[in-house]
Amino acid sequence: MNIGEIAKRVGVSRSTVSYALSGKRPVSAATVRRINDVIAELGYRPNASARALAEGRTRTLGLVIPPASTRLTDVQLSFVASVVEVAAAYDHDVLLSPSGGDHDRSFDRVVTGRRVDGVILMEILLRDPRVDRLTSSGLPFVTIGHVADSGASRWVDVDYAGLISRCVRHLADLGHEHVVLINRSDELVASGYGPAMRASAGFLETAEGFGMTAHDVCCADDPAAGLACFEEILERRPDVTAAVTINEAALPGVQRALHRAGLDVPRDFSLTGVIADRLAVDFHPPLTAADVPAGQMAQLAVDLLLEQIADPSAPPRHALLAPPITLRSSTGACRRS
Amino acid sequence: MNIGEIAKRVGVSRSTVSYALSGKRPVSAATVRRINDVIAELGYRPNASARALAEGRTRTLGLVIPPASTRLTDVQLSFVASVVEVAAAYDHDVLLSPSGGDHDRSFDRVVTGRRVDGVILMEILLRDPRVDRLTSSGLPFVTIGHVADSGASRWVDVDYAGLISRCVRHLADLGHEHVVLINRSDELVASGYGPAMRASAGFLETAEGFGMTAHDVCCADDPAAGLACFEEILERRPDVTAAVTINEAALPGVQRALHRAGLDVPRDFSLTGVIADRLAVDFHPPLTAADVPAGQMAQLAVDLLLEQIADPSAPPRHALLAPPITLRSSTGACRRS
DNA sequence: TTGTAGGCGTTATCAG
DNA sequence: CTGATAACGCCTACAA
Repeated sequence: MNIGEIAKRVGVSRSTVSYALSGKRPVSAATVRRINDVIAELGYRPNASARALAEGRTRTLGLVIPPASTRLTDVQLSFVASVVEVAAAYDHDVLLSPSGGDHDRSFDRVVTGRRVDGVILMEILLRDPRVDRLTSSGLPFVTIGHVADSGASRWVDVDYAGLISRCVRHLADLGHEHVVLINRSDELVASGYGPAMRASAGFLETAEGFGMTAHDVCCADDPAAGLACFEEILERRPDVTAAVTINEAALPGVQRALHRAGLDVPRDFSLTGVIADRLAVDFHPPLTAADVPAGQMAQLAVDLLLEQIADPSAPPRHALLAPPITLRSSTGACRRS
Repeated sequence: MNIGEIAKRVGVSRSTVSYALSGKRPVSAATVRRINDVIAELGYRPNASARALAEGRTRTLGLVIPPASTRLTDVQLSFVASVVEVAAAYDHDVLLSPSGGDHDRSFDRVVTGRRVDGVILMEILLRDPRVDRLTSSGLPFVTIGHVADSGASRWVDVDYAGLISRCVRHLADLGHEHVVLINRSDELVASGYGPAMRASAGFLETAEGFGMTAHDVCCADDPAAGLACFEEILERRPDVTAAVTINEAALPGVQRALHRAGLDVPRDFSLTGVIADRLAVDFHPPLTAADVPAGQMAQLAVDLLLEQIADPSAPPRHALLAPPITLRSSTGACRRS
């Protein structure tokens, strides 16, 4: 079933059918109706590949996700779902590419096969080879997260440094003097993962500014690691009275460690950080924390990308989001001297 | 940069370049090398749309996911990640379509636009209009989950009825007489969601067979609902000494309710069901439960789909998985008469 | 308001 | 072993 078949049945030329469909030139109302009737009757739908070939665009966006072997976190998955949803609202489809490292068949296909009009990249490292490849490929792209040298690129990110800094200040105001940052995993830090690096920098800098004792510890993305990590902190740094974290997956373990140690939050220990609202409100007690607004970030990312696709010469834009730190019940005055 | 450009530079015809790339007919070693050199030099990659148009296939699979508004559960997201990964291993890409209900632009595009060679559908209802549409479209597809009348279709599913039945039997053996099933949400049950319906049927039937008192309660997919739901059970059905569940998202709330009520597991209360290993081992204490092997299911689904794409006339196959119920520490003898 | 014809980049069928 | 050339299905000047 193709456009020629429709044209033949209606008794017009293929271009008339095409124009009737696209509306790019006037077609008499009568013809349009007959065409629509036949289309409905035969159940015709234009062939996407042919259209893409002729138009030079696919109406498809690429989304590069971490490989499944690296268990996807909750936030990452929210991004995926939201990006797909937002794209759908603009009548665009999303092609997924699970690409971790450097050269990768899937990433290759997406980038060089003209299968997509643009790419969204997530989980950005401070120095990220994928960004370099995309840049030199000329394909429009935006990143969720941003590289260190991000001047000429499009991105949307959460201001981890700033938010963590504000968390530390909050703890300082409450009288805490010994604090710890529960960061993401060793591997992520070693690879230069943006949020981990920036959270760490903001944490250490601000804590130092307030004359606090600050420890920065890595923790794998799962409850068991959270438990182990927190118990080690309690044992080796007994002075610590408050923790800041960006590691959502570790939270259930932290919760258990707190409970095992008989520590009441916030009376004996304060806890805060950058944590998706959904998880923050389910914690016991609810966490004072800044949200990771995945939906909003996805919307912005798609907008920026479509904007660049529509006008590749448009100046690069970006958005550094600083969601409010919502005061809940997990931070309180320091009770120890 | 297209194949003609390469041909011109090398001084051969376009078909020779094409065949050198595909290997579908012999090309002299010397020309192959010259072609490869030029390709490497100019960074040529075939245009996917043109190839799809000429070949009549896209090397792309469609994956229909629930819309983001329905927060995706952990298991669903594992499926997505795994399907993408498996497809990538077969050099196929995955196009996502967030489609909830019936007629839906995105679903439409994927099904009728020849954008994909086949479709994987998840979150199947006992009677599912999407399955009907796909069936009549003639597009190859496989479902993760299966409709009530699934004779002629390809699917892979977990045997919820059988597994839940075995869980109940296990509880009966331990002397429990009053049991409850913590099912998925009201809405899901009302819409005829396969796992919820089959779990319920298997539960009630088996419990009745053992002469047990059985209650089947719905619970939304989040910790808060799990907490509320479980507290209501404790209050209104004080006889109940064991619960079976397929609702993973509610587990943290159940955990808290148990703790609040001062109930020790498994001494005072037993808990089991169909729960992804990852969550089962993190529960306190680790749960006696059957895994949901998302990775394996994804692998099977992709295999079945590619098989059908390769040979549309092949007889329908399916796989009903019954993973073992791993005995951990959450079930024990009933202490109450 | 409509028709004709060329092009998008590949693959594949004929010939040589 | 290699070259022409016709599809694949759609879009869009250019003409009428």
